Amino acid sequence: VMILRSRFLDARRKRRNFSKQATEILNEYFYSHLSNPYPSEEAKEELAKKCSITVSQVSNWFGNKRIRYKKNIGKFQEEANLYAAKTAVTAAHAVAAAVQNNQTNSP
Amino acid sequence: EEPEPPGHPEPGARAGAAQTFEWMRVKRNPPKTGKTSELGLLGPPNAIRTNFSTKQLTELEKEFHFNKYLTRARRVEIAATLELNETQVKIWFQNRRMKQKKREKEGLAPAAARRAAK
DNA sequence: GGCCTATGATTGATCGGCAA
DNA sequence: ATTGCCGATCAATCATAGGC
Repeated sequence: VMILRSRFLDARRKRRNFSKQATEILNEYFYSHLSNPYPSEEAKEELAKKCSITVSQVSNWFGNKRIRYKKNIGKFQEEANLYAAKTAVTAAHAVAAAVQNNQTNSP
Repeated sequence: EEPEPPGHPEPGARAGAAQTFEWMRVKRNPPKTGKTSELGLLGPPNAIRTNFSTKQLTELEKEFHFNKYLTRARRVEIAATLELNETQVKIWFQNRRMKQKKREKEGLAPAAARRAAK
């Protein structure tokens, strides 16, 4: 049994969870793109840099997230609302800033 | 950077509740690798993920080091030896090449990461 | 320590696109 | 028209981390 499992040192064994902060960034992206949570290669690189993880890890994260999310949407409802509200506030600020900027320099 | 036309507000969707987008409905067709060799031709075609034995993986790995790409002849030979169909051998090599590429990439990333380390 | 859920990684196989 | 490869993804599973 052990022999079968000792598949030449599966990297899986020394797994470490991502930082709380990294998970925050990934979730923010995921829920703010819930209609199409498929980051481009460039977006993955950017996320990887912000999260201090590799692009492959970003891909793994999204792959797992998508599958697990659709497997049980209900279980993620709370989390979804949490991030939806968070991004909504961010968007509101952005709009407010835009309006402000618009009034300042009106052609 | 924000295509949202095909919005599908499910009939039962409520305010605050997330919609069910297309990607959530995607279903993959079951594997057809099972082959109908074992059973004459009745019963559900094996639609299960194959678990390669250590022996098979060892042989495939050995062959991969010899050649990253297979010729038709070699593929037939290996498939017969390992009791796998040609498609499985073909796919294994395809996945193995991708894995190799991924490792090379990850192997060089750290070097550049240190330089660009913030 | 045992047990259960959460989560990152691995991998056989599929999907769409492209080339020979 | 058929077939292989690539790149991305899926889906099931593995093995550990974390919580009780």
